[in-house]
Amino acid sequence: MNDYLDELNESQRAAVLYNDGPSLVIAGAGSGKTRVLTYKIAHLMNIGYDPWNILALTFTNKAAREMKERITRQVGERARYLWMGTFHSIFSRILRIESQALGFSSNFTIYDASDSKSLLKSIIKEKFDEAYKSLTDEEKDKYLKYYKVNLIQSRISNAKNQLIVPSVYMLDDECKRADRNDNISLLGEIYECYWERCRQDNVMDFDDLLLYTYILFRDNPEIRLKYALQFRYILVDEYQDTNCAQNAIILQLTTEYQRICVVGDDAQSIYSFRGAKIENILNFTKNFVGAKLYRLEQNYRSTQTIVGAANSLIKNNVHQIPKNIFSKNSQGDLIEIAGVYSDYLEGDFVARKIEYLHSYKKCSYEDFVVLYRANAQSRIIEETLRKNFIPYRVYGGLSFYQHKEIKDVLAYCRMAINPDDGEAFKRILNYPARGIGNVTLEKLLDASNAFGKSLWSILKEPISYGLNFNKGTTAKLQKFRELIEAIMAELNVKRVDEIGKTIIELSGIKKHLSLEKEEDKVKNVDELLKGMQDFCRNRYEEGDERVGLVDYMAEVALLTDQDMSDKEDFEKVTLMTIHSAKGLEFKKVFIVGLEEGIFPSEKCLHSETAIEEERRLFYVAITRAEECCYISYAENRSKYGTMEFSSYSRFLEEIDECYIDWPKKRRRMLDEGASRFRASQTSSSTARSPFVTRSQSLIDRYAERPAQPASAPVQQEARRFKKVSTIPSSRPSASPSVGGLQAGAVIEHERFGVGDVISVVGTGDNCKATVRFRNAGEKQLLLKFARFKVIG
DNA sequence: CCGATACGCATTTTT
DNA sequence: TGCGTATCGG
Repeated sequence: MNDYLDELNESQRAAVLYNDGPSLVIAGAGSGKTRVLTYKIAHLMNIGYDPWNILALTFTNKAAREMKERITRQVGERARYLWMGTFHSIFSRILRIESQALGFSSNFTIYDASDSKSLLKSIIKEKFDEAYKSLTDEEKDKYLKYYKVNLIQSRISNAKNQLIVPSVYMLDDECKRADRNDNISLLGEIYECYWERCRQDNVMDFDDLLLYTYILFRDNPEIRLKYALQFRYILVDEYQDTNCAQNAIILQLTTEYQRICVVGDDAQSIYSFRGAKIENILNFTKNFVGAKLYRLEQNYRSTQTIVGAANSLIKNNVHQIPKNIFSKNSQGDLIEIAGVYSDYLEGDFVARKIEYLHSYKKCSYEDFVVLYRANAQSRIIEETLRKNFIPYRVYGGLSFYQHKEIKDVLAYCRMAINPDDGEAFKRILNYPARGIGNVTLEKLLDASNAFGKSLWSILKEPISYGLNFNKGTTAKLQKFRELIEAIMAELNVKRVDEIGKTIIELSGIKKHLSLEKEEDKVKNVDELLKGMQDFCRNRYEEGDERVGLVDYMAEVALLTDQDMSDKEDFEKVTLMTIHSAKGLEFKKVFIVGLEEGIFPSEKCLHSETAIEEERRLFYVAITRAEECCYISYAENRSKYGTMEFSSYSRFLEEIDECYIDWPKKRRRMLDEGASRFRASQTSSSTARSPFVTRSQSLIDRYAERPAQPASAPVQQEARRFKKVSTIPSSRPSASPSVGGLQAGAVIEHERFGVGDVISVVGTGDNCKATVRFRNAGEKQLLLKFARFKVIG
């Protein structure tokens, strides 16, 4: 029974066996963190803890799922009764049970970031007009320009993470001062309005799930005690990423037993922009008196070179828990640095290297990952990989659940569950088009604001709220109401996927999509319905007979693309940001764009804590590698980015020379870059936006010249090649393919006749295909304008 | 209600 | 650069 302990090394075993009080497990990269967590939970169950007395919190559904599977393998079906899941899913579960205490009802729905953004947008407008009634339009515009939704949203999110509710926010001097500084003094009122609107509509956003849990426990001692006594042992994964609210809730739940084990790695704390507080892990042993500290220092993932290089980098951080990560694997190759002339050559470097290792060293494509700082940097890499026929997939595009058609269907689900959900209402009131225009919606919105009632309540009895619609509109609204009520009637009667079917048929979505010939969208909706079916089947198998749409939506609202099962996506090179690579491992790692000043370097380097986080980010990138790491930079970047001396180059310099294979030129470039950067630091005026391309100087030079209208022949040409096919803006998931046009396809072009597609490169407006026409030779087509159809 | 056009804006994002 | 959105005219 105890044989699982033999599979652990000494420090892992010690961490698993200590269960008498709080403990902190510092788990270096690749040190078997998940193994410790799963074995520990299995161990707890073996020594007498019942599964429902154990709470295990993770940040991703994926982590929770994987851990559950592994524990099931150890202890069998009992694992099902563990309280294991993401912070958000576990807390939403508690909130649904205890919603009454907070003035919510248990069927509350969850706003994702775009829902709350859209709500905030309308609130900003409203509050602004209200406060500045007397101003002229020009003056209004002057003040309004400071109210950027993204900024407002992040401020409110920060406040919530810090447990600051609107009433406190409005009285807080520091908040007020900061807002006045940024010319957004109305923020407090906007926050309050947003807060009230969410309550009125019975919805919570992601931050609310944490904040309301905290409030629930704070204001209801008996409820807090109930859970604190139930969760006799609490485990937290990735503790370095917890924010204020999460930490506070953990403290609330552990006051009685103090049986808590948190696992994490301070060296991998890279989410401060989302509110994560590295202090939570650094100060754990102070916050939990008598906490034991365990260090997992043996790295099983990487070569000694990788580990050594990573160590030599991270030792420059002051704020960290000292540790000595080591590897007993082979020495391995040096980290290779490639300096190339341009961004495209950087792509070439990656492609050639991959092709070489694939063809001659028998590496599989899935052994490779290309990491970059920001998603926008993937484009050129994608282009060159496509040109070289190297299959790849990009993480971080538009998530499945963010697609319009999916959100539309889910909005119907949300309305059926919680008809007061305002954003869902706005989304579907006239989708598919049923002749209810903006004017009608505006009237409903005004009444909703005036009476503090949800849109649905207004819709149900418009006359009592002073709305007199004409006959036609009244009939249309009535029909919409009947539609929603018809779906509601099925809620507790039918299976989830059956309700899904009802929705797309009754609402007319199905008809609408097939009429529009939106094949991709139809496919996505089908996929969603299949997901519903799978959900039901899984729950039935677990013996949950009464699973309904409410349960489905509760789960789906907290799902992301990363949770989608990867279907037949083998043998592909992976492209992703460093952030999304955390927790993953690859044999060969490329880190590209090292010179990139993708975000203003002054912003990155302005504070010691910011520098340390960037250093940790680079640390994360390097430690993804099992075997080797290739780092590249381009001296010229033709389309995007500036030639600032990058923040990363400085980190590269910090890595001990003995781990790096330097090209000779590199030294010089770094030195020049460094002096250029220092110079720009002293003269403040040289700070440039990172989004200005190099050709900006040319544009500036000709800026004086009045704009010339396009010549007649050019206009004519443009008209003739009117856009016929839209290339999707998001990156295609499969390669080599853009907007459904693949290399190898046969097309018929209006002018050139039949031809074979050799390659397709670019995204968005910039997609170009190289086509070899049977009668006209090889041509480059700008897909945006090309008139053609695919015939094979 | 659509399409064409113009304009502004822009890290990282586990939920 | 290239995307989302606002705006206008048909």
